[in-house]
Amino acid sequence: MKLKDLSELLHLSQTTVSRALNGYPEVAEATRRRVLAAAEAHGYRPNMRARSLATGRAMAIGHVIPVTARHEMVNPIFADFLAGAGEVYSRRGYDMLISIVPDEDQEQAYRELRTKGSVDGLIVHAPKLGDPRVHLLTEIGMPFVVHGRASDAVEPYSWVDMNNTHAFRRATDLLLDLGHRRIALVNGLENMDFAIRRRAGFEEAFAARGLTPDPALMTSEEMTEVYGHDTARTLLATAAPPTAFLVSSILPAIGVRRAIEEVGLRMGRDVSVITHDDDLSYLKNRGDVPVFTATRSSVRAAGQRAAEMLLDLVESPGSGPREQLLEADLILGQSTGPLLQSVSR
Amino acid sequence: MKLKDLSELLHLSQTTVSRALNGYPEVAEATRRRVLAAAEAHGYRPNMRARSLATGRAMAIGHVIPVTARHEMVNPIFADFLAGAGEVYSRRGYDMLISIVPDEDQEQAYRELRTKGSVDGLIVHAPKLGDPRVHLLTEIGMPFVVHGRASDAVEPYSWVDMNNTHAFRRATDLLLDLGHRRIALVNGLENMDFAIRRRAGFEEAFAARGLTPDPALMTSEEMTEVYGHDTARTLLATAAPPTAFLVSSILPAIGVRRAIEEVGLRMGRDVSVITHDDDLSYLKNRGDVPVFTATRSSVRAAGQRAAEMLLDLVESPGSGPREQLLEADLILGQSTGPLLQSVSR
DNA sequence: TCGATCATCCAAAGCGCTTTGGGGTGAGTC
DNA sequence: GACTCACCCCAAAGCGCTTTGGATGATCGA
Repeated sequence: MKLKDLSELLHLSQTTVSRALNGYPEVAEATRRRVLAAAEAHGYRPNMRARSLATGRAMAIGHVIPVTARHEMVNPIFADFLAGAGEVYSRRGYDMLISIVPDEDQEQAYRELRTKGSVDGLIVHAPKLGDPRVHLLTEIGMPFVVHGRASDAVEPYSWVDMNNTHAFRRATDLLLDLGHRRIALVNGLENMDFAIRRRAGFEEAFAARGLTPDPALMTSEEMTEVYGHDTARTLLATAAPPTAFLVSSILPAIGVRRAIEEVGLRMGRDVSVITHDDDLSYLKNRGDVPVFTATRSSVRAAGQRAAEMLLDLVESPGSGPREQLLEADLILGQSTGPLLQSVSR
Repeated sequence: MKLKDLSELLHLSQTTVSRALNGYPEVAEATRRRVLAAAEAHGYRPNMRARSLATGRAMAIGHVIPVTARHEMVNPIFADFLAGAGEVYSRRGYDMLISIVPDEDQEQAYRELRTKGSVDGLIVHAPKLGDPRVHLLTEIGMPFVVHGRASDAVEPYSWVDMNNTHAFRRATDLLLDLGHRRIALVNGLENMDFAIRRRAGFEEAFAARGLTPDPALMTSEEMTEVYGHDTARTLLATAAPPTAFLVSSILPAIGVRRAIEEVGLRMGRDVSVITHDDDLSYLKNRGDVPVFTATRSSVRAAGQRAAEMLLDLVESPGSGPREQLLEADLILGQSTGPLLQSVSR
């Protein structure tokens, strides 16, 4: 069933049917109702490709996922972000287009999305320090929202981010308050903007007390469970092991816990752990008293906010860059406790 | 830069330029080279919407993600599957379209994808018992591949699945060989096809030895970490606790481990655990001796295979349904050991 | 009563591409 | 020298929709 069929069936022109369907005022109410009823009855759906071609709007938002040897965006955190964004898209009638692209082809991929006309806007994931994408996308005039921030961008741009610095400052303060001084920072890849900010918050808390963190206790890697485990295992075996860990995600935090237990210590008593908790659907850190003390900020909510912002931008172009900073809660769980004198040296 | 511009620039007709670009034979080699060079130089990319409209092919594959109150497909396993499929799509020039749809609107959503013409084919996720989608999609004539199987479908259909029954049969056999009899099955939702098969394998192994598993030890839920933990915690507190757990995914397995350790037991000595391991990028169960003894089958590989199969189907229609059954490896890790007489009763 | 205004509707021109159905041109054939 | 026959190339007709620029009456004010 196409527009032509429907219009012939109704003895109306395609113009009128189209207008009736799309809510234009130039059509009598009675006619509109007739058209709507007929469309419903015959299950008419406009062909999106044709409509897109005519309107110039794709009704789709793109997410391009860079894949490098070291870093793979397709992680559980990303999945939850997508879930949040996807809800918003479908509610507002947009599709979600995902392209998985090798890192080196990225600029190419973005340009193609523009000229191929398959999307109306983009979400930029995992911004790095010196990320060229902000410049690239403003240059080619593609609406976009960054999940996170590209600190050193010169152009203004829209973003949704969590207050990483503040969250990690608070978490570090808590550990320091509990008496810990040898605190390990198990961070994400430090070419990522969020990791840099988290480290900044960490160092800020130390500096505010006239202390400096031990660089040997700061690590930076892709945030897998194995990374958390191996790092903790290594650090705990040193002559001067940390008495607390501040971990960048719940996945490595699980690894850290595993390592702690392997060496016969108890998390929350012998070793304290605070993690950032993205509130992932499948890895909830909840309960009366959550397992982990954590800075919590739902990445799913961030996905929703970013999607809404982007659609607003797409639908009212030139409405200037927007920004949204989400604060994280600091949730007390079972994984933190005061420094044990017997364990400290 | 559009086709018209390019053709005027080259003093050729749009026809010839289009043919040269798309590798049709009716154009002289020299001309083709000229066209290709000019296209490259001016960064010409055909507008996909226009091309789609003309060819009737969307060059996109859809994944519709049902969202219910209980079950959310956007889980880490799904993310890895997407990663695998996405690689294949981009290699073969397809886009990946994701729609997140409330369960009750699903039929609607599938029909729309067809008439809106936004995709050339679909991957069907999480098939349930009595899943109506196989019928629906064959009826509306949309190519599709099921990830898993819809056991009770009447029409033939294409699928990629892991041999769930066999894998769980083998895992159960191992536990039985080690002397365990009180084995808990921490399964996924049992309206899902895969969960039914896994349970079948589990029961089969018991039956082959003239035994029957204790129904009280079989649970079925969405496969989260919390589910694994709570289930294990509950079961371990009963008068006749299990001495081994067979778990359907690494996420609940992590929860089971947490519960075991909370009650002061040691996994692999006091309580054995085997999990199914989808070989998730961010939750690797690797190492010289992996933490978990596991049935391992990469869901990412499954995503690749499903995508390849679907594209083949799309590109050569009527080439009949295809099937692929992937076998899982049984990997020995640290989480299994012989039944301790002191623990058994 | 007559032009002006409004409310409805329509024909046709795109949107940017592919593809059908020829149409020249020069080499090869008898 | 006339006739095929490849070989290249082109004009134009779609693909299914939106949108421009009227056309047609009906209504209205003076």
